[in-house]
Amino acid sequence: MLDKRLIRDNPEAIRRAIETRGYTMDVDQIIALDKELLENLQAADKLKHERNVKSEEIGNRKRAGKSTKELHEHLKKISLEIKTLEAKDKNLSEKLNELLLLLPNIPHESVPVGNGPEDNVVVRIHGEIPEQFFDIAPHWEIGERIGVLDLEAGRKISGRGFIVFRKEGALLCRALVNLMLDTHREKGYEEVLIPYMVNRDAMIGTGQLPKLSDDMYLCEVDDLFLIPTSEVPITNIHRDTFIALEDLPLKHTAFSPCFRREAGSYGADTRGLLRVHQFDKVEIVKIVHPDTSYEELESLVLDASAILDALELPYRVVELCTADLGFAAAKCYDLEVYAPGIKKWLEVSSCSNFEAFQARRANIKLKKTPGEKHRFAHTLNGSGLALPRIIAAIFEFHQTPTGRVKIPKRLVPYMHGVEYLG
RNA sequence: GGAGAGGUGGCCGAGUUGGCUUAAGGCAGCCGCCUGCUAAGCGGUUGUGGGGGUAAAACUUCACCGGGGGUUCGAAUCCCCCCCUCUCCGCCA
Repeated sequence: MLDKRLIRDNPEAIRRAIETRGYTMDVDQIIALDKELLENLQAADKLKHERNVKSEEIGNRKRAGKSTKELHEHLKKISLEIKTLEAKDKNLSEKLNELLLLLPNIPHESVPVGNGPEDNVVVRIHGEIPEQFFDIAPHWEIGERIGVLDLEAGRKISGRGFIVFRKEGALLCRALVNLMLDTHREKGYEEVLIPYMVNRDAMIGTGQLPKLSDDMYLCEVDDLFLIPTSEVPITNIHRDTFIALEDLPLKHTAFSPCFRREAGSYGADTRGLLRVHQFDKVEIVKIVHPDTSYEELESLVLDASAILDALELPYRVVELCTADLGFAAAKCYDLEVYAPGIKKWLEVSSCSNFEAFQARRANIKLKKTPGEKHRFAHTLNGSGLALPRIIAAIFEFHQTPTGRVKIPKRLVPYMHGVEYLG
């Protein structure tokens, strides 16, 4: 959510920001509503003031034993007027709030302006992509051949987009999660274990609702959503709180499964592990002081990419352009790992700075010292990392000419000594 | 699912015969004094959000005691509905 005052004072900047994101939203309607609401509010405030003053007078007169009759009648009329104005206020506020919740964040000034993924900027590439001497099978082929991946079972049990890992494949998932959590913990992230179902307030807090409700699984009888990312529960730990400056930055890491309906993406990447409805992910979240959030974003990217280094996978850091930016993000870097079998860069992490966008929705404030105004914290998060695509990359990039998969050194202890799959 | 208790400011916690209670008291925070030893004492100060006002303040005003309705000139206090938390019982892991 954006600051209402920013919209009021800077409508042109908001219009431009929305446009560069490729959104169409009626900013004028918001501004008009806001203005009407304000005028209504002022009228109501005036009457309420009168009511307060005169009601007090009634109290005084009563104690003094004087008549209050004509005041009663006058105030009754005023109260009625107030009721009318309040009804109008409620109506307008609801409308305005609905619109405000649908307004995306404003891109940071450093974000490249663009029209789509093609305008994203590759910031840097780590590692080398060697010349291929042999045909590398796509990950689903090798996974099923060596018996660690059972896509057919997943389809049978739940449907397309659900995966069964078997044997060392299942072990690999567990190993990856442990490696990731341990690595982040060493860097000062507090490990947390969070609910996988959350309520509406939590979803609104981090920006998934109301806009993206179709992308999520809803358990209707309880009105609970399956989390699309652990960002939601983690960030919402701090919803409606004041954070002391000396406690900043707050850093959390958590493992969780993530559930995504991904409506509207039919047809794209339907094979293998690339686009699934349920996947495991380790997330890192930071809640920081507004003055340092962009430095914190850079270090968050490093923390996430440390995992890719550990897994000996080549990757690139991509800065998203305005049109490709997520709804709540002000700036975002994607980490993309190279999968030579399908010859694609796979997004395995999105590292975003949301500035105060989520904090304003979730009411996460910093404790102030007397005299100064409250400020909202800045929130950041990134995957560190998402498993299926990482596994796809491992299967393909660490594939040997004999069709086996070499386990990266750092992972071997977590694999109970298993050095090769297959 | 059944029975009971309760939801008040950053935290704890008073206040329910309706009217100087935005809300005592404590803690914490801040400022100052005192004190010479990681502490204590004393005095002052500090809720949140919005509007108006100002260069910024000062100032002024409205709202807020889980949420939503209602009664009333006036509600933290009375009435109705909903939500949540806790305790006990049941059921399940």
